[in-house]
Order: sequence, then C-alpha cells, then structure tokens
Amino acid sequence: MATMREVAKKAGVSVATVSRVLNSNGYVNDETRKKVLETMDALKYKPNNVARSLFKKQTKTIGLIVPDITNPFFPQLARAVEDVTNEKGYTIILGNSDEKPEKEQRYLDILEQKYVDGIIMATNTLPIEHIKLLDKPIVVVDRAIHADVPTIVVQNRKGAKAAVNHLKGIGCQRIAHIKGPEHVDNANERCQGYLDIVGTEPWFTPEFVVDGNYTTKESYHAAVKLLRNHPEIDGIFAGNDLMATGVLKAAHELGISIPDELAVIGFDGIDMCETTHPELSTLAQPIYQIGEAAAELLIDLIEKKQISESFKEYPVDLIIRGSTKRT
Amino acid sequence: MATMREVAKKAGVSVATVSRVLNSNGYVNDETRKKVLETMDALKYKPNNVARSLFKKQTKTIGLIVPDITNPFFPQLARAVEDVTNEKGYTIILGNSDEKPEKEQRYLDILEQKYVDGIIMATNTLPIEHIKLLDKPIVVVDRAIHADVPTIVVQNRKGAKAAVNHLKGIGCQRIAHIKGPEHVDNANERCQGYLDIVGTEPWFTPEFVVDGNYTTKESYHAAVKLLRNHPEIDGIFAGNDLMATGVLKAAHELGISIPDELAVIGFDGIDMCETTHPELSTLAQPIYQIGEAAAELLIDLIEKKQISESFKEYPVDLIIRGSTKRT
DNA sequence: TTGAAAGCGGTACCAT
DNA sequence: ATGGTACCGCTTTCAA
Repeated sequence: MATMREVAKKAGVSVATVSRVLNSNGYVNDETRKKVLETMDALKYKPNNVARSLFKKQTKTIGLIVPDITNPFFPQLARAVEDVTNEKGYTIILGNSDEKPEKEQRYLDILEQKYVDGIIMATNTLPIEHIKLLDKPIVVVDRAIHADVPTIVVQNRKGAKAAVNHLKGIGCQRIAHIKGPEHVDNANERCQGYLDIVGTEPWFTPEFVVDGNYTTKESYHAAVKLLRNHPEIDGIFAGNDLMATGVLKAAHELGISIPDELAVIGFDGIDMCETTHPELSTLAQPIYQIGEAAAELLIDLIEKKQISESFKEYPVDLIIRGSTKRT
Repeated sequence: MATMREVAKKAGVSVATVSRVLNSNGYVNDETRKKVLETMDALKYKPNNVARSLFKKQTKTIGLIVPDITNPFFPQLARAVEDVTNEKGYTIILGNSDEKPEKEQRYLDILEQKYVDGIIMATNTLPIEHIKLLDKPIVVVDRAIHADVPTIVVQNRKGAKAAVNHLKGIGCQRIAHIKGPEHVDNANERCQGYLDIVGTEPWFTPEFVVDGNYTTKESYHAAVKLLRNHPEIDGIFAGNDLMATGVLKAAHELGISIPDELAVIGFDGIDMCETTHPELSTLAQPIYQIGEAAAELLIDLIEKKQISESFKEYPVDLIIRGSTKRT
C-alpha cells in the first residue's frame, strides 16, 4: 500500500499538499491538485485510516453490543443502526454478550481500546458505575438501566396491559403469562403490566406466571406443562414473540385450537409473527425506529450536537392477528 | 485516558520499559515491573490500540459482509464467526450489502482503509478482479465465486436433488420449485438440482419454476398464483426456508392441507423451521459450522499458517418434519 | 536491565 | 499556494 509520502515524492510536492488535496481543505493550486490526484490514482493510494484515527482521536466506528444477534429482534435493530450510521460514514463493530456481565465488560474494554467513537448497547446486567466510567458516548436500548444514561426503550408495562386487556376483551377468562428472564428489566415490566390487570382477579394464582426465558423452546415446555395442569386457561400473554410461538407449538401438540380455545399474544413484533399459523397477535415495537433513534442520538452525542431528549420511550402497537381473532 | 508516557513518567522509567512490561517481552526487573504495573493501575492505563495498530499493521479486526443481517441465515453465521474470532482476540465489523455491488465495493474499500486483518464475505455480485485487488486475506461463504478465492459452501445441487427425491419418495407427482434471485449462485444451483430430477419428466413445464426472491412475501404471492393455476401441484421445493414458509402461508390461505395435499420442503435449516405448523422439512446447512470453518480458515490465512484446504463444501442434511410427513 | 530515538502514516500549525 | 515539521501513542532496534 502506497503512503502519502510516496505520493508526495512522486508528485514532487510535500506531504502537506497531498494531505490538503486529500481532505480538500486549505489552498492548493488547480495544477498541483490535478497532478497529486493523478499520482494518487497511479499509485492506487488509499489513506490509512488507522494513522488518521491516531491523530484525530476518532475512528468513525461505533460499537453495538447485543445479547445475541441470533435473537430475531436484534438483527432488525442492528440493521437500522447500520443504515443510519453508515450513512454518516460510521462503521459498526458487533458484539454478543449473552447477557453475561463479564462479556459485556470485556467488550466495553475492547471497544474503549479500539477507540470507537461511541457505543450502543442492549443490556442491563452491568453495574451502572462501569458504564459511567466510560468516557465515551453511550446509548442504551431495549432496557433502561439508569436515568443518567441516554436510553431508547418502549412502554413495556403499558403495552403488556394492552395485551392482557385485549385478551380480556375477546372473552378470555383465565389468562396466564409466560415470563422472560428474571434479570431482564423489560421482562419484569411486561410481567408487571400483566399483574396490573389480572393480579387481583379472584381466579388469579401465581402458578399462572411461568418462566420461558425469552426462548421458543423453554416457553414451549413451560406452556405444555401449564396447559396440562390448567386446562381452564384460555388466554396466554407471552413476554415476547419467540415465546409466543412456543405456546403455539404447545397448543398444536395438545390439540388445543387457537384462537378459539386458547388465544395467544406476544410482544415485540418480529417478522416471524406473520409466518406462524395462525398469525401471531403482538404488541409491536417500532424496532427499526428504535435502532434509528438510538443511532441518531449516539451520533448527536458524538458530534456534541444539542440533544433535545436523552430518554425516549416509544409506544407499542397492538397488532391483532389470527391468534386472538375470535369469530 | 492516560498514555504510556504518563505512566512512564509517574513510574520514573522510560516508555520503552512500560512497553516491555505491557507486552511482557524483553528483560525487565521484577521490582520495576511491579512499580510499572502499579502505576498503570493507579492511572487506569489502557493501551491505545489505534497507535499499536499503526505500528504493527494489524488491527485484530475482521470485516464480515453479508447481504442482509435481517435474513435469519446470517445472524447464525455471524454468531459463529464472532464466537471463533473473538476467542482469538479479534473483533468483527459488520456490513450489509443488500447484494448490491456498489455497496460491497464500498465496504471493501472502507475495510481496507481501516486496515482490517481479513474479510469474510457472502456475495457473488462482485467481479472477481476487485476481490483479487485486495491484498488482504478473504474468505467467501455461502456462494462460490472463483476457484482462486478461499471458499466455504454447501452442496447446493446435491441437496436440492435430495429434496426433490424426497418429495417424489413420499408420492408427489407434480413438483414445483420456488426459486431464489437470478443473480445468486446458490439459488441457481438449487434450481439446477431440481431440474436434474424433474426437468425431463413428461409433466414438467417451465411454469413450475417461479421466482420467490428468497423472501417470504414474494414466495407467498408466487405460490398463491402458482397453486391457483396449477391445482395439480402436490409438492413444492422452495429454494430456502423463508420462501417455504411463504408457501405454507399460501396453502393455509387456499385451504390446501399440508402435507397431504401439498408437501413442502425448504433449504437452509434456519431455526424458524421448527416454529411453523406443521414444522418445515428442509435441507439443513450446518450454518454454525460454516461460520466456524470460515472464521478458522480466515484466521489461518491471516496468521499465515499452513492451509490444508481452501475450498470446503459441506454436505446438507435432509431433515424430515411435518410438512412432508405423510401418513 | 534500561533508555533514547526513529519510525508507523497521517494532520495541521507556522513559515515562507 | 506550498513546504517543513512537530506530534498522535506505541513498538522496537541500538547503545549504554
């Protein structure tokens, strides 16, 4: 790879001049510029961004840490982040944390050493102090961890209430909840929303809340057990769509018809909702928008622009599909 | 952020010494080392990887370019790549190309300027010369583009044949194919495999091959039309699982029962196969393994290790599930 | 065992 | 309009 010095030498100018034409700032004679440009071409010169970053102290790179890119929620988010940041010349480093604080911390350290310009992170297992130690802009998505940290989330509790109310509205009498992981805030909030609505009903029992760990498989097993023990259950609100598909599977297997015997609703609004049969009702998060908003906020933070609001809570949207559409 | 100079100064040694303890090479007195280590701690010193990269000419970063991370095949692949490379101290930059040559080329340029150590790429729209111009290790996955480029793929044609033979085996008499994008090699190979088996059957007509562009939605529309025009079709081989779910939807909507009236099989083996109802038969690629193999190959290339084989073609695995399980 | 100093490939200030 | 040069933070000879 040719360096600036080589270009300068061959073109018979100084590196300063080459730098000027490269960045088109400062004065440079048209003749000279032309010659330099030609030499760059001839030498197939490409600027070395590492050197540039060293001086400028900015890498035009941002870190994106998600629990697991394999969970369909996150690719959509990542895509939005990439689209927005890429547009502005940034590139993203992707990391999976598996919700493990050590992995998160490790990535944070690495990203810091790589001098990324900012970080977008979906987590809440990490102590807030560690995040504050970072002297880089950071935006947290999906899970609010602290008022001081710029955050993009959705109205989990409100959405959960809407979900359960919808189930009640179509006539469900016994509504159960498949809950996400204990240590994940949004799982607890959604569970809380569920409890807000049915927690005081005479029929309610804590047995109606079972753990599905945000995965299809665990939800499936939990649902089979639940539905066997409690055939009276006629509505299930799953903490996310992945778990809702697990419920669908369980119902199919037990010969329970959906939505008539059992209505099912999820949360998230991932693409998969439309590929199940029946299609899955859900509380759709504006996933792409969240990613966009996070990316835009982060870039504003990086570029030290005026920040209008560093905490955004998006509403979620009740989407009624076959799994809760009774005739 | 503290720099090496600050550490050196505070510890009363030279930067060279600090560098030595940092990289544990060269001689350094135990006393001195201890003092340096302490000062590093006190100053919360973290080495600046940009500076280090500039000198070493390696960034411990690799680029991963996929068509669209939103397509469920790629997160699984990305995850494998991340797991393997991260283990060896690398970090990944993710890029979406949308199968557009300009975007691919743009990313290649950016990655080159960022001095990534190597690139893994799923594409075949890019002219081979452009790839060869790159003086960095590169591994191509999912789509073979040229014998000279290290590649990890699967036996598409063979797998497609197995899929169609399976359909025939369960008694399908009229088998159609939903095809992926024209410009994607593996889509053509799978189509070719289909034609190998049924192309010469007396009933075969080109109308039985329709385009689904590897997406659920387009496949759905194509399938609806196809099944309306040709009610005699009793088996469909879709070029990927996403399109197969589109077929499932179409069949449900048209009141065609699966698998008895219509058997459906996909290709890829993404997780989603198990969440549909009935579950989707498929030719499963060892997606995670492919990612691992690509990552390992790339790292060997980067570290200039002996390469045993630079072209690997994995077999695919016929997984029979409800969508082709006739009683 | 330690330090001085020359880079790595750019940027930007200060002269001219 | 152009050139000389110090410097970004680290690594690695070469001497001492």
